[in-house]
Amino acid sequence: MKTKEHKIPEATIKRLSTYVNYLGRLGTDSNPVISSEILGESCQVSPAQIRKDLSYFGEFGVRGVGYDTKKLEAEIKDILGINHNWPTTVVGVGKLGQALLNFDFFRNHGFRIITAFDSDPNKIGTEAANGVTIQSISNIEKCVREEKISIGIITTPVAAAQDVTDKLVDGGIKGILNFAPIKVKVPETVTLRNVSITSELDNLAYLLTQKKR
Amino acid sequence: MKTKEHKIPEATIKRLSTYVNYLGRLGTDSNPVISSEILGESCQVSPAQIRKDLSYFGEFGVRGVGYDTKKLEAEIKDILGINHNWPTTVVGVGKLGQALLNFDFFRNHGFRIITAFDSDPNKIGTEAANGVTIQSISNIEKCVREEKISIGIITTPVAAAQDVTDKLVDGGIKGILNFAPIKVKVPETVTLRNVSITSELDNLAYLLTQKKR
DNA sequence: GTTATGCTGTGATAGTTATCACATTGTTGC
DNA sequence: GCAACAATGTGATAACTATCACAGCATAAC
Repeated sequence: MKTKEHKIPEATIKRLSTYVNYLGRLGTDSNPVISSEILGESCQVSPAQIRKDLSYFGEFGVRGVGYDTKKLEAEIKDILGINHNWPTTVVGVGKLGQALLNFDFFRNHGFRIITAFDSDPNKIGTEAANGVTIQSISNIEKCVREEKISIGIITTPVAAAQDVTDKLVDGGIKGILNFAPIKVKVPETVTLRNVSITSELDNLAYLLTQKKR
Repeated sequence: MKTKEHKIPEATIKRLSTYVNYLGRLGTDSNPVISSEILGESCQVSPAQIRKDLSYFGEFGVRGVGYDTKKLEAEIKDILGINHNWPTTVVGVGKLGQALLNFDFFRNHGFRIITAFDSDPNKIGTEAANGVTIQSISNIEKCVREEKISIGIITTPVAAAQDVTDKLVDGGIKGILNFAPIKVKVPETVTLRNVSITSELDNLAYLLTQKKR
């Protein structure tokens, strides 16, 4: 992979994620090769867009032929870095936290959940769905440091989100995926992504309202 | 609200959602008025961006003063259409589905969940967390039509997503929020939004990988 | 070997979105 | 009533992103 020095649009990264997802399913033995046109149909992206997205990172296809399905999948995984194995923790073991603890694809996307935290005394000490023991929020900093946890996933209520973030940061966390509908603050050294389900809801509401007029 | 005939950027809608979220919390009695600068600090958006976003829909502030906090909140809610009360269903009552059934903010964002569907015989007939009875997937079309359900939220596995989508569409659904990591196909008359948690994971993985280099 | 074919890779172009700078206008104090 | 002030609203500009059209290159056919 030869990464070029251009700045990559975030939309490109999002689409690469889609491509790799479909490549995993399309890449049967009967489809060893795939063209940007066919992949584009599945992903609902124009062929030119796919080629442009890939061109930021190098040349992966064969002109006149197309892309080796399995090889392209591996290349994109390499670009995205989902072949890593980051020690991960989930903070907030409500329904959403439990859902995430159960998601198989965490493992397939480079994350290994090794601990979970909650503030509810009834939950602390019990085992979460995938065999991980739930610990007290007050242990976060110590545990993150000792277990060298890289990624924190926040699924607490809004009120706790910033406090929990600070504890993760103090422990030396590298990245945070925040599901609480608040923009938590982190130092520049920490990578942060906010996932806002409420904003998706609002967006849908907006689109529907528009259509009615 | 005077809607102008420009096309509104999707990013603007996403930010409006953030604004309304913060306005609800910032708008105490001691803060009856707020400036774009102060709101921008909380939302981590530039003041100019906020004013531009609002200008697509009209004039809501007072020059030299700022915005009436409560009034602006109401105006944005009106723009987004989150003051409606759409009958909503959740299809797929796994952990994620349960998490969504429990989310308070559904109600606060214009959605009223009145039914839930699942294919698991052990779940059918039982009551989901918020008092909604879980029905069989095979009832979707009939139920959507009879109960005049407007919104479908899909939290099934990938394999079932398109089938369930078709059933919702046949029943006359108006909008779909899809959490399955596949781009389901719907006719143009149906409004669709895909929420891809996997793509958020991939994006975080990418950012972390970049930082390491 | 030569030509025809087909799909990639990419520079140029068009379109979209964010930023900037300032004109505008309501408010306050005298 | 007038001047000074403060924060909005917006046209102009810059930055970014997607689309297009075709050159480039590997393959296949003859």
